[in-house]
Amino acid sequence: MDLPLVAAAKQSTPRERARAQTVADIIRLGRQHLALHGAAGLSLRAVARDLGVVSSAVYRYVESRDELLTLLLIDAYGELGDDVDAAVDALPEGDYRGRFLALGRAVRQWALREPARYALLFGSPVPGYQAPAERTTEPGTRVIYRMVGIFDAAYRAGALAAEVAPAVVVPPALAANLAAVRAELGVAVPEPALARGVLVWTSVFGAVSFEVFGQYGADTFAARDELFEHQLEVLLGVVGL
Amino acid sequence: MDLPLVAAAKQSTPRERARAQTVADIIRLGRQHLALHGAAGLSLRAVARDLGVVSSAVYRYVESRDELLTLLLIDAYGELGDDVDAAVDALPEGDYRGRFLALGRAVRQWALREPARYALLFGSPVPGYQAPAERTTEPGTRVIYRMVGIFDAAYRAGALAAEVAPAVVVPPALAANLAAVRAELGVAVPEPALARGVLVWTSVFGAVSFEVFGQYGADTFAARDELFEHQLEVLLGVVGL
DNA sequence: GCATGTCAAGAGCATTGCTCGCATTTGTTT
DNA sequence: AAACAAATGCGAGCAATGCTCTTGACATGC
Repeated sequence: MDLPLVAAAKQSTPRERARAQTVADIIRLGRQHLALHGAAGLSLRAVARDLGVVSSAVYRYVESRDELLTLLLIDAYGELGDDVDAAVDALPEGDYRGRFLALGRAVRQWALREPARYALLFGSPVPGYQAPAERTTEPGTRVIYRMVGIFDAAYRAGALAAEVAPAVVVPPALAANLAAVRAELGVAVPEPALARGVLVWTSVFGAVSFEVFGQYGADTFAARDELFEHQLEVLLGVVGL
Repeated sequence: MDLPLVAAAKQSTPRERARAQTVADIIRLGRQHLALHGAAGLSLRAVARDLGVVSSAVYRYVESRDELLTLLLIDAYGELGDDVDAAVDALPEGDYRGRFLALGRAVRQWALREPARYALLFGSPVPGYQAPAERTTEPGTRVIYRMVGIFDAAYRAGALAAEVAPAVVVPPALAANLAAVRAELGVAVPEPALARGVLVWTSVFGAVSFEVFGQYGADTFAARDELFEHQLEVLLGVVGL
């Protein structure tokens, strides 16, 4: 039990370094198998084969198949978060629209490049697997936090429309939830805009999921880039940016 | 090969009736297992056990595990389509907003009631499984066709706003795709509104997927009914209804 | 140099999808 | 009613899977 795993980089004895390297190799191979066969087809035995080791040996490094899934989950959230951060940071802080577009494009690009990993993060839950919240919540909230940050900065700068027509009332129970979010994240955006932000959030991922999961059909939408760009533009209007 | 399957209801000899009944039982049991263990955990052997029959016997009725998945896919699309149709038809033809809301609610209700089947339809593709388009396209397009029908009826009645602020240009390549859709479905809705309709479509399912797949986190949004209602209201504004 | 702890190996258990040969049931036809 | 042929069920078997446990080899650090 209590495997050091990837966290063992400090004060590295040769053993720990070798171990960390092996775990990293396992994650890398797991990523490949994930891409080829999906989360359900992820096989520790196959990873062991590729690692050139007998199947039982990998259990020295990874507690179980679920543990490997968790590692891959964190790994994928991290890479997506890094991509999004890089794309957003490439634009000036005051370019709120540009930053939102960059965020959306970065999510889509990563999803199209890594469909299996995207499916692991945002697709159907893997049956029988429950991600350990204490390890996945932080990396899993990076993108939405980043998006809310853009909206918040725009609001504070007066760049976010106060009212978007048609006005839609926010029911009290929802307003209470949103107030809690506001307090937790320390953002200034008022509830109505925050509520619209939630819709924008779900819509961006809805659009990406439809494309990645093949819901559009084979040849209905050939102009997928343009479709997504258009969707982002409309969503900008929805939130009042 | 060439199993008659469920199609054998006409001119029923006793054999064919018994066979159809057995296939129906297999689908019913498959549905239960799907709900309990997910698509990846769907096991023909387990179905055989529940059917009180040896594992190899089910192959007399269902070609393979993938074939059973296809049957369950069609079954689920059918039920969702029926639910949506019933909900929409319960409102007068001219109540376009009400019909759209009813459609959205029906999708969400069905998804929450049948999360595993919803995941099969709209979640990550099952790895190694490709749905046979010639059997699943028709049932799989019922909901979106119904939604487009509502928009089209509203447009023809002059109830759909011609322009929704802020105006977003539809790039030519996308416009061409949309024109093809218009022609194929025989709808009158102009391209800009149709494009917004696509976003609304993806957004509805994006919102439902987030909720069903647990992307919202455990306790951030307690007022989920209100959240979804709000999202539908905003989406009505997006499409100009 | 030796005790300690780490590691890989291999056998084993229960599970899966699927195939095949053989027996039995069942509906129809003579 | 008897005979036939098709449909059906059975059970063994193959190649996988995840995971456990025991055994023996090895390296580390005192």
